Amino acid sequence: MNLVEFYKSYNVYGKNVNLHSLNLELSMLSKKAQYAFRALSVLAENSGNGPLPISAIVKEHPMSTKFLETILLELRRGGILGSRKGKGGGYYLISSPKNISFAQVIRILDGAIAPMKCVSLNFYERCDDCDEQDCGLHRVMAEVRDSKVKVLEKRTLADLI
Amino acid sequence: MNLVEFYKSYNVYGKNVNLHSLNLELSMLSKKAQYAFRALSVLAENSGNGPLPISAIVKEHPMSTKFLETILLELRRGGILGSRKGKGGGYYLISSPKNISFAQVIRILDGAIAPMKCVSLNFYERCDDCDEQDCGLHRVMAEVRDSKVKVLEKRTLADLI
DNA sequence: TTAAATCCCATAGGTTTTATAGAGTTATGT
DNA sequence: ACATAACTCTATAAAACCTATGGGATTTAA
Repeated sequence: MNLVEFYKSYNVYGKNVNLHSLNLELSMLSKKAQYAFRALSVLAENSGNGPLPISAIVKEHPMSTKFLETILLELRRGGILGSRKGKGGGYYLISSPKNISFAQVIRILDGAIAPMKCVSLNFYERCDDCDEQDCGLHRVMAEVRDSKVKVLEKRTLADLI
Repeated sequence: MNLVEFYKSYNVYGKNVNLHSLNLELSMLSKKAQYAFRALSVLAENSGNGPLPISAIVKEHPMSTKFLETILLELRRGGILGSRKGKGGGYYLISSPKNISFAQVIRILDGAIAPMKCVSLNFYERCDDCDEQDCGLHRVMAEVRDSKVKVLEKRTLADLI
């Protein structure tokens, strides 16, 4: 019995199983970022062939057109996509897929990669609960941040193809 | 200028700065887990000296007593804490601090360590958007999972002292 | 019996994520 | 010049989730 089953079995005799006490969503990639990577993989495959309209991306990976629109807009503002308006327009990668890291994409859409802001490189905020100099939690979380960043900086959109 | 400042400066000419478009909270440790580690560090220091009441923990690290109560309850259900009711009662670690990993704590309170359920070891759920066999996103996210798990399984409550 | 402490249930309040709608703007091809 | 395709922007709704609190029940020690 894994942890999920444990939780699901627990409290079954009670009123409601209350699945959301699992907090399964935290520490996960958002749907936004997941959709983004689906879209970016299409754009990466098309890289160099001019702009691709949203409709073409949705045809490849079914999802809400409007939602994807806002995502691509964020990515454009974030500096990894370019766009062209009008007939024959669409979105395209500004640089080669191998020069766009997962870290860049995630930081634009989900924010910090670090598990706590007080150990974040790009989204740092001071911690109120300790002095940060001699805090075991900080040390471990900084270690987690490093391990995540190491992978996410290394991997690029080229790995999606 | 870091990313936060970039976002804060962006759209300033617009209506509202809309800070929540930063999504800063995602992929972070929950407050619950952060409080838990504060409490567990106290319990770890007290390890072997019998149960410690919530009031004693709160005295060391100020936080909502009621909220901490629900957290410690979860940790007890999760199998890393024991408790004794009544006068002189309280909570205590079931095993030695060096035998309780960060991963255990996080899985009980926040759920999956993996960034997507479809690459989770303990909270797996099938992915609807691809076949998982030949998916670049899966490969990278599994790599992220491994790097996080490696740190979080190695580090224990003993590292908090 | 009383005080101290955990245990359990229910839920409120606020924030964030996810998603949609619609009007507006720009560029293109003909 | 014109129609059209496509992006741009704002506002907002709905759902999910996190955080926190309150009240009562139960247990234990003195």
